Amino acid sequence: MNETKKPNKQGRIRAESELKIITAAQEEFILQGYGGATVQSIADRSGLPKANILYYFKNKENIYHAVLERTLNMWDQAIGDIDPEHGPKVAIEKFIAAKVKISFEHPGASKIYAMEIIQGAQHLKEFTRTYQRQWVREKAKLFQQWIDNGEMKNVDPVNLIFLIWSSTQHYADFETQILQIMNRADYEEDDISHVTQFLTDIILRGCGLID
Amino acid sequence: MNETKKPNKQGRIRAESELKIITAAQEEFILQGYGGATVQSIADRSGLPKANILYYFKNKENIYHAVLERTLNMWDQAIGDIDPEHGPKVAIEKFIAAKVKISFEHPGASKIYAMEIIQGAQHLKEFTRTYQRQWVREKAKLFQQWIDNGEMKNVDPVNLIFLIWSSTQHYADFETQILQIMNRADYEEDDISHVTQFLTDIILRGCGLID
DNA sequence: CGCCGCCTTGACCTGATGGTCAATAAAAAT
DNA sequence: ATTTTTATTGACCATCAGGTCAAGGCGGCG
Repeated sequence: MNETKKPNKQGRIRAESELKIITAAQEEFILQGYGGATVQSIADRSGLPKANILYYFKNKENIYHAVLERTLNMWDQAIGDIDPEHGPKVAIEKFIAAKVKISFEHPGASKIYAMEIIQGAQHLKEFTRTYQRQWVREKAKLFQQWIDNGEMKNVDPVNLIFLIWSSTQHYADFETQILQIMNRADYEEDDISHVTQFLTDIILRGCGLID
Repeated sequence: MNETKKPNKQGRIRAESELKIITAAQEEFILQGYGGATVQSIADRSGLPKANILYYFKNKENIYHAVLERTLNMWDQAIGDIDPEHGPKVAIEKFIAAKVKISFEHPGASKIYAMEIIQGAQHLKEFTRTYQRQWVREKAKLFQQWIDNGEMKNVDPVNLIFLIWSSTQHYADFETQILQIMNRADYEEDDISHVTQFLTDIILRGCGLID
């Protein structure tokens, strides 16, 4: 184990500053993109002088990496695993509910991730190629077993995962568009459950898991 | 009389150069984002000297506008309207098929659009607020009538539109991720029909339009 | 207190970037 | 053929971006 590596208590100023910076940076990267965001704009948004930013992070790309890493950690922690214990219906229900929840509660994370992927996943190639591919294959195999057992209709498992993925994240990534179309200023409490209900309903029925 | 009333009915040289530029710019904007793309990089990619780019487009933002406009035109033309003549089943089938087709055939358009929306639709606020809101309301009303007539299950029409929207576009925007997960280099011919089939199947069943 | 290592920050440097210009070539129009 | 309009392009410029630095502040520990 590494004993000297964790300056938890010692670096509380550092921890606080880094959090401020990463938070400001995320907003800036979303609004302006990686190339459009400037270290100065991140500094302004975080309330720290530019040189201070560069004291905590060697350079701009470093800040971006930190933002991405935080995003992936949050996701990993929030989604967890699909629980195979109670069959496909419960598994899909839980998965959809979890994903909708993060989309509404952490839209920024989803947006950063989406932009990164759209731009070719230059900083995440390794992640998608290894970790994520593994995850999808595993879950797809699970669905396939349920299909083989006659517990659900014969739908392509991989595309099913993509469907859940895309339809849930849409509410984060396209927030702006959705709000404008619905002529609203913000999402409300009810929206999470309403959307969860809607998607669960359609997808479960689509999989032949409810009449 | 010169009925070239429009000042933009210039020569074919202009048309060709503008096309080259817009094409190169789209790729550059996707890869680097608006802020990350440089006029020089667009010049290099299009094979024209930088000063020539600025001769055809007053400035960088102008190029971006042209790219966006071309994207919207393409979409408008390719999707057309949902045809209400033959009931909800055919309408949804056609809509899904059309959207999947563009996603696979013009992924760049979808990507540009997605990035713009994610970043807050700063250049498209007017478009989404008027044109698009109108479109969605109109189609939602149509679905509602079908629901009231008992021709389809009672699913929220607006969210249904979002679902079709997101699930189809996902194959364009997240191309990189999908290909990596499926361990492939490119999409193939069959993918369009396979995905269309999959989505149509699930969504129609989800709406109670097939068994 | 007094020391030491972390923090803070204004000033500074260098290269890149958006954009202009004027001079020249190529087309079009007459 | 001559004139007029459109294209092409290298050189140039002001600004701004990322990143460095060194001088000073601060906090905790003996």
